[in-house]
Amino acid sequence: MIALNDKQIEILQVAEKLFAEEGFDGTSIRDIAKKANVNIAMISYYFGSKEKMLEALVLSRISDMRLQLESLYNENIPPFAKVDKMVELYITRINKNRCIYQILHSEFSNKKRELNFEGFTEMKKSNLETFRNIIKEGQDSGDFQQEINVALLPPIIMGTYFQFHTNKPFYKQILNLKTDEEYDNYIGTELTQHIQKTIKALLVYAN
Amino acid sequence: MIALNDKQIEILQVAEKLFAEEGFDGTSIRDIAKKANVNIAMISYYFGSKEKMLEALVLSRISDMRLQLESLYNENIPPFAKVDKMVELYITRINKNRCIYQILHSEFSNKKRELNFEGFTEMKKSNLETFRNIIKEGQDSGDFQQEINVALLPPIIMGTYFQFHTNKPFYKQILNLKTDEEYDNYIGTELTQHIQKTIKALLVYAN
Amino acid sequence: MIALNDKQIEILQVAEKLFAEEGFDGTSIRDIAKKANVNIAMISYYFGSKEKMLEALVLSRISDMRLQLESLYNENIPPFAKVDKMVELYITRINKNRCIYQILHSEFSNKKRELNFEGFTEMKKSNLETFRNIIKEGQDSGDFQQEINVALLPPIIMGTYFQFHTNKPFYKQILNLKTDEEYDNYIGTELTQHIQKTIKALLVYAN
Amino acid sequence: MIALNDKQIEILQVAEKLFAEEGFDGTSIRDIAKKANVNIAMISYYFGSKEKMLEALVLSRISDMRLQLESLYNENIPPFAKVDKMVELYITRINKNRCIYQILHSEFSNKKRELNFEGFTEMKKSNLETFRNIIKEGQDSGDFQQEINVALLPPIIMGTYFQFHTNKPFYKQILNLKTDEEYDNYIGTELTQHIQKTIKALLVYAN
DNA sequence: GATGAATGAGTGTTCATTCAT
DNA sequence: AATGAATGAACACTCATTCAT
Repeated sequence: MIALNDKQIEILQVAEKLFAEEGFDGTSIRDIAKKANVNIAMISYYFGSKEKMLEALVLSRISDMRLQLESLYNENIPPFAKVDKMVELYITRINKNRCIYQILHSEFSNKKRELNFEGFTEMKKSNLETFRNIIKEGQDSGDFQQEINVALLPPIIMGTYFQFHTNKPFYKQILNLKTDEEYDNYIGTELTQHIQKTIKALLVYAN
Repeated sequence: MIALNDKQIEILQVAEKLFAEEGFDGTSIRDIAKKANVNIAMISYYFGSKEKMLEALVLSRISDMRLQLESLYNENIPPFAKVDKMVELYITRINKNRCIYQILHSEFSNKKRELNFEGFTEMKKSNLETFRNIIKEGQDSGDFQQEINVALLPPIIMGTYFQFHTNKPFYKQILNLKTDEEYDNYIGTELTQHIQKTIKALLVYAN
Repeated sequence: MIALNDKQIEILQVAEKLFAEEGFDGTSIRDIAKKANVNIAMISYYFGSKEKMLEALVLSRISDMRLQLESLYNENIPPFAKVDKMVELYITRINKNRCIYQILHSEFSNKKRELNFEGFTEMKKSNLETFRNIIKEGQDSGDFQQEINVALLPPIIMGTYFQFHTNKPFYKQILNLKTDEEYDNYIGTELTQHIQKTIKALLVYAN
Repeated sequence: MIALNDKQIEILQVAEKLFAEEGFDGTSIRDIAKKANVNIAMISYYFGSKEKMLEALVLSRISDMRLQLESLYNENIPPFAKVDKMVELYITRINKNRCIYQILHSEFSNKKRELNFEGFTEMKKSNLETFRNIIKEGQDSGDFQQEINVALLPPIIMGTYFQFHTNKPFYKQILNLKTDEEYDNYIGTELTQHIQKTIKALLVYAN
């Protein structure tokens, strides 16, 4: 990866926000240039094209998104506590990188656009592997049951979070969350606990 | 809601597919008109504008999406079986209306576009209410625990499904699903069971 | 060929002039649209693209350029007179379609742009064939010599004309042609006679 | 004229080729800079502007194009042989400087761009004068006829060559010239002889 | 002397929409 | 009711050129 200068970083920050809010097609490089206070031509000049800017954006954010699961794995705490911290780590991380996740969601899910950064897939595989090890610990200690499809656990965590967030207006209403602060607070407390409980329940559930 | 003629229905079908595949901004009315074999001007003529066509599309699909939870609620089967069927109903429904859910996801989540069809919110509230009743049955029978935040259950079901689907290429790879048929089959069997188990585990889990 | 409406014809007329004067790359569709008093988008709407408009232009002009050599061939006049008329026909025709010839010259000679309208090549072949027949008559009557490379005669006629015209300022100066009228008159008289003489000289020349 | 350094010379060589191939407007200074391995800003820096670079190019090439007609004039050979050598000299020279002639043709013929280098006109006048003298010799010796418009002879030579070259694909086809080598060889032999014959025929032709 | 960064005007094209019929 | 023609704004991108270093 090539080092980015200040202007490029600022452009990507603006782009990240706009792409997340308006979508890739819904955001024009004029909007980005105007918000970033740079000339329109700079986008092509810096990144080659709008498309390549998206790639640069995703690429530059992927490292930030990498979960610090390894260090968590090495912590010497009980399996349940470890799972709790892991879920919390997931939520915190996703919540912090909400924008880029939104973009990855929107632009690379069903659309023709392809996201074949090996880095991204590798990251997911790596995270999954550490996840597997953490679960294995709990299984070895007898805390967790044996029949667990670990690959399907991240979708529970991330999916629940996103589905909640996607329906933000709905949940703000029925949960009586008046401000965005209350909403964010709910995510950090109730929702996180809900997901933690869900995962733990599944880990001990014997059909 | 105004009754739609055959042409309008065909247009919406084409639009639904294209919006889901390419996004709203990524789809031009020319594409839609060409695929639907109608004049370009027809879209504006029939629906007023591209935006209003999206509204008409969502509106016309909402009734299709309505879950038949009520009849399920009235079935006389054990709570666990009822929850299993409910999850299956969710998955089947979402999977069938994948396109429109994709659109709702992409276009109405973070974007400026607002989805304040009262019908949509009402539907969710109604579904949630029936959901609540079904859970209540299990709680009353002593099968489920008492502390359950029912409002956060649908996000588990739908979120897990969507998160899985969003990462379709990834999961096809690591689960060794060679064809789309195998993939769809996995959703109908393993993934559905996984979600069923998750929900049930949570319903009986006592922290 | 598709029939062109009035607006399209007008656009092509404007384009013909501008392309000849400024070159294809030197002419913007905005210039054309402005001069033809149509919206910019009409060019793409009518012709698909700027490039395709050039094709349409050339195509529509090719039929006009076709020489009426056949009828000349059938005239019952002496070989020399026939050659004279033929040269005159060439000059008149090229002079009339100066613009499009200029374009064909500039855009399709060395540039990457390819002119593989079979119609154009066929026209040249057809003209060449008739040319051959007319020469044959003179050879059969004993007026012309036998060793004539007919294929190289058109380049003499057209080339001399174009080379003269390319150096219009130079020749206006040294031939003391003060106005464009005088210049055009010179082409119709002196230059035409010069070329006629050249061709006839070659036809009787025995090395 | 300012002396050019190595970089400038290289730039002009690249520019010459590209201008001939793609036209002036069709060639960007980026293309030139990239091919010449220099910074984009160098072109403006060295030559002032793209336009002025074209002028510099033409100017630097004009001396190369100057025919060595004077020395030929002084050779002591029969008039016909002298004319033959003169034509050959023309063709060889033009063929060697094909690129720059192509540019002069395309960019300075009908376009707004003006080529009023006095040097260019002077060169043509000078060449014409020598041409006149050579013809005069033949007329004085009684070999050539008296009524010759010498000013119209160069257009025959150059025009025939260019018209042939402009229709290179056409002539390669009908003359069955398979390779560019065969084509170039044809120019040096058949076409040259054809033009020589044409000129000589005209010089002795009495109407 | 030489250059990477930056600019604003310009390119061809596509857009959703409207209009006359 | 339905449509081909037409519009003006917007699009991503490239241009020749300038400027600070």
